[in-house]
Amino acid sequence: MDEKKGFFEQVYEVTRLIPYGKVTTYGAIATYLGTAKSARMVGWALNVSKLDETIPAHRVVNRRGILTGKHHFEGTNLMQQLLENEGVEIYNNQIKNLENVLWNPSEELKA
DNA sequence: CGGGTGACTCAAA
DNA sequence: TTTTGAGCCACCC
Repeated sequence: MDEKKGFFEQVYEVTRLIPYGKVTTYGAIATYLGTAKSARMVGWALNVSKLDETIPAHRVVNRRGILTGKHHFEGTNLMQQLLENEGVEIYNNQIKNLENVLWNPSEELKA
C-alpha cells in the first residue's frame, strides 16, 4: 500500500482488516508495518483511531491477549463485551485460546 | 531539532 | 506467576 501515508493511517487500515471474531496484537501490527519497536505507537494510534467507529480497536490487544486498552473505552468492560459478542472468550481481561482467535496480518496479508 | 507522550515489549527480580 | 525498570519509536508542539 502507500507507505507515504502516516504510520497512524496504516494502523487504521490494518485494524479495519481484522476479521470478525478475531483479534491481533500491537506488536503484530507494528511488525507488519515494519516498526516492531513501535508497538506503543500502534496503541497510541488506536487511541486516536478509536474516535473513528469504523475501526474495531477492541480487536487489538497486547501480546498476551490482555485487554490493556479496556480502560480507554467508555465503560470498564465494554471492550470485553464487544469481543465476547464476537465469540472471543475472555477471562479476567485476558483472552482465552488466544492462538485460536489471533489474526496475524503478516501471515494473512503477507504483502 | 528537541522534548513529551504512550492501549507495548522484553528482561530481570 | 506478577511487578519493576528501561528501551523503543512516531506524532505533535
